[in-house]
Amino acid sequence: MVHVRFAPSPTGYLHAGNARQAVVNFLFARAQGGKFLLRIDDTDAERSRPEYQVAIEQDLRWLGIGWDSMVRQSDRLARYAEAAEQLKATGLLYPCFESEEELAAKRALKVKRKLPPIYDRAMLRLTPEQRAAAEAGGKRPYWRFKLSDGAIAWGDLVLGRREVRLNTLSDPVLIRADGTPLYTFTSVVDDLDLGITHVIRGEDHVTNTAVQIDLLRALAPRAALPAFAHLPLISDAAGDKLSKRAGSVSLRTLRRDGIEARALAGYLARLGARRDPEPLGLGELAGDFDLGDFSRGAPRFDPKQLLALNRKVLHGLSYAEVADRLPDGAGEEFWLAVRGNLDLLSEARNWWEVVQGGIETPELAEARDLLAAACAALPPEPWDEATWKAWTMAVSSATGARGKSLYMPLRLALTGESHGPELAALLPLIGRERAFARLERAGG
RNA sequence: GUCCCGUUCGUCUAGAGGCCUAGGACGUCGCCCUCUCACGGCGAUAACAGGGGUUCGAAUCCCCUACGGGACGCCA
Repeated sequence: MVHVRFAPSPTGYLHAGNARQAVVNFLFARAQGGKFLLRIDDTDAERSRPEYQVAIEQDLRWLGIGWDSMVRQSDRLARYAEAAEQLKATGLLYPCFESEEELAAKRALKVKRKLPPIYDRAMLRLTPEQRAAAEAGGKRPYWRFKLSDGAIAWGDLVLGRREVRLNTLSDPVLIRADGTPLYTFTSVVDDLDLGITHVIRGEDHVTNTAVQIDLLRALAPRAALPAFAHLPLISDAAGDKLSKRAGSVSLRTLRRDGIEARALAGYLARLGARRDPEPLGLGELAGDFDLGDFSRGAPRFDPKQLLALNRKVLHGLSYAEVADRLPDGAGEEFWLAVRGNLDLLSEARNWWEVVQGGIETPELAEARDLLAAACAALPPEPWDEATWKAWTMAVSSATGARGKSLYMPLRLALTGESHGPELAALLPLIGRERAFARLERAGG
């Protein structure tokens, strides 16, 4: 069975780029009838924060994503230590003693000489005496994995066939000097233990994939390799890397700005893919989800297109779906009257103000006679959708006004706005008392 | 700096040698509907990065250049 995982590190809020990985993994699992695992990559104790983990879980739920199981890497430290011992026993994990400053200097030198800044494996050539000396000096080693010779190739489900020559890479550090394991290592151990069949992640991991395949073979020579799919990273409208401006596209910001979860999920599921965005929920999106639909170029996150989709989602939302997010007292009639005019749900609150609250009534001196006649012609309640037509006909025959010169002053006086939902629907919600007062005030 | 990948309308994309006078979606603009805006309907606008090849024929294949993305961490 298909098992995928989404592995955020709790070092910040989820942003559109992360969320896209989550959405894609989730849809793939759903489409394949598989399982979706949430893995919290919190091995970097310096930067990981419990509150971010909570926030990530909230944001995923908001998006409509649930997980079949969840693991936290900080709970699996013993298992990583065990796997590290296994590698040490085979000699593939070797201790290193350079300081971070030394390593940085070595890298800088290589770059200066126009060489790729690759680790020189100096510590692999350490004699036992030298090693003993280093340890005696109080230095605690960090540990590197000795990469194989040759190249690693795989058929990437998005990028196509990829090949990475291992001699172009540094032997990866798997264990820090403080003994804690690093991502490259924990990820492989977890994928192995948890039976991950498809690793779907960002393009920034392609070289990691070569390393991790090599590592995986060292750890479990007989285990089946997972399939890999790397999605190009999204950039923002200016072409900058999304994570650099995470604040502007964090899910929390988008949600606060009134973007519907369904719109965001739908947009992210189709961004950079051959299918057009549609106002569908994740369940429907999963129906024809295909990793092969994604292009190999990096797409841009376009807020304008997200907003257009948000509008479509809103237009199709039933009252039941939004009732708990509408202002107190706003009923189904109100929702049906205004939803077609909304870009963002937050705007509904403004219309509720217009309908039920106080508005600034403009002065319309030149329409004084019309407004006076309108006041006089206001029928007694109860009002319904037909009231508007009957009333405006009466005003028209009393004053001779027609078309725009009739309707626009009424719209302005009643709502304070020149644009908005149909007045036939709004008028009964405004009610006779408020309508009368507004018309009277606008007429001076 | 080195290595890998990419480049089609403003944006997301279709396109795997003749089906392309380059298709769709969103945006924009116009018309219709209409009290306004929106919705809806109809229509328009707009692109093969540049230069060389290969070929009867190239958006599609090859090379170079430019631009963009990614990688090169005791981050993930």
